[in-house]
Amino acid sequence: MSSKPQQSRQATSDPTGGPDENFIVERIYKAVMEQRLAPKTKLSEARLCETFGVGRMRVRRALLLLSSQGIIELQSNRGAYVACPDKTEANDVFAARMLIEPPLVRQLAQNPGDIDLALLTNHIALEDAARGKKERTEIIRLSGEFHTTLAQATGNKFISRMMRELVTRTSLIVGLFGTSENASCPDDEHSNILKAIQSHDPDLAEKLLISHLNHIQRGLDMEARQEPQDDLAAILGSD
Amino acid sequence: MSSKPQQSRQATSDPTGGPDENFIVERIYKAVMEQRLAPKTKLSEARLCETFGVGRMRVRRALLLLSSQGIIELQSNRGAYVACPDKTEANDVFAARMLIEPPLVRQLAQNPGDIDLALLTNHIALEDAARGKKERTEIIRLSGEFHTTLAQATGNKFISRMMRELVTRTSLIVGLFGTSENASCPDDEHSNILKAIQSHDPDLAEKLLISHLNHIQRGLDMEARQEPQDDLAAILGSD
DNA sequence: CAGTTGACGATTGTTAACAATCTCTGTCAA
DNA sequence: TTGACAGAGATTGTTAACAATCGTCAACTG
Repeated sequence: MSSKPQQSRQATSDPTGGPDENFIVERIYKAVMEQRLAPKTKLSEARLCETFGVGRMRVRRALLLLSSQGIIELQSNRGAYVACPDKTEANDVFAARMLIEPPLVRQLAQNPGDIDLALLTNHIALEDAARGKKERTEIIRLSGEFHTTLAQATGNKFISRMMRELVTRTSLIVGLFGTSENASCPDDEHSNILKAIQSHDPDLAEKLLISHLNHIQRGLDMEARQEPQDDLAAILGSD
Repeated sequence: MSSKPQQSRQATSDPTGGPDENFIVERIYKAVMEQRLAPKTKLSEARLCETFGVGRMRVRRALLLLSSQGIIELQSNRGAYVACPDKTEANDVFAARMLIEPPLVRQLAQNPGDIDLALLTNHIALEDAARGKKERTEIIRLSGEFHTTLAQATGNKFISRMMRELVTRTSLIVGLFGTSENASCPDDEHSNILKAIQSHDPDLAEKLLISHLNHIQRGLDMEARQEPQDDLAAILGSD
């Protein structure tokens, strides 16, 4: 430890020098999910290099991956900016979720044998704990990730990846258009959906989920706008 | 023309030097969709550089993007290989498609006003034309892309992207496990699905699509395997 | 004073050389 | 004959310097 005086970072794979690109991607993903990174925020290469202590190559690879996931937008010769969904994209995201999630929860409630219920019960426990401790950013992130966990419970990695992308995008949308306190989902709706799944009641689960998604969408004000941030080190450096 | 003697390549953006990474991605995507690039085929950087006439940087960016789409797999210090789905992944892909596509065609049949029917009718015409001319690779690609076009008809870019990824993966799977002649979908099933959509008959459209997907999946032999290729220039160089 | 033009600084894109790793081949010994 | 080992060659990963582009700001002109 004493040989590395001022390096508190811990990477996923740190044989030669610093964290790898997946670590950077995860950090930025997490910051977006917790709505600490606002849309339009500029992610300059130099800034990220010193924040993560890596060369430009790693940063550029991470940015390319993030842009392929739609989390950031790469503008030629201008840099990388956190994606800023417009009204149309917001509608598309919710339309896509309305298409996928109802059959998804139906399937979860119908095939109790094939799915990983522990993943879901554990997640609900985490949500409750975060709410108890009033950890705002944690609550926001877990609230979105519940839906990703629904997908993960199927054990199907393609469904998981699709949901993750849609949920991330939703987080940006809620950050942009969300009205004050509805940044996170209402307290018990997730838990009720899980209960319906556990009761093998596809109709109820689907109905609860649809009204839950409608609830989120209704809480948006398509006129509101947030301002971009600038203190990247503080945002991305924290755990 | 005469100033460029031996350069027949035409790039999407060729101001400084050669095609950009999206062009390379599209070429490889197309080759995979036409089953000219078999799973496990090695895509070496040097080979791609001379094939497309670009520097390593462009190629590496293209490979990273392709790997993020699951089309290829990057092995550390070993290179890039065309993805080789196993039995589990094959099942996941079909499960995901069974989850998404039925509600998708339902929606297409229900909301005739919001969707782009011309896209679909045009695609069916292309399929027929290719079949008439017996252009095997074209038939295979269009046969897969019909399902992508279904998604595009919604005008929702998230749904389109998800379907594109699933269809590409399906192409690899069919190439690996497909039994001889069922590489492409049966001639008229696509056209029948389109007719059901045009008739605003969600139930029929869904039923036809489900049996169509089952048809494809039943045509797979999970034991068969194909061999990797080696003549990249010939495969990727052609139009 | 308004608008335009030019140069400077900052940031991104590209290239080429270097380092690290892996594969293949040939040799040697059991 | 088979196995392990070592070295050469080839391929990928990384770095740093260079080139190109963009935004800003000051000076200039009408």
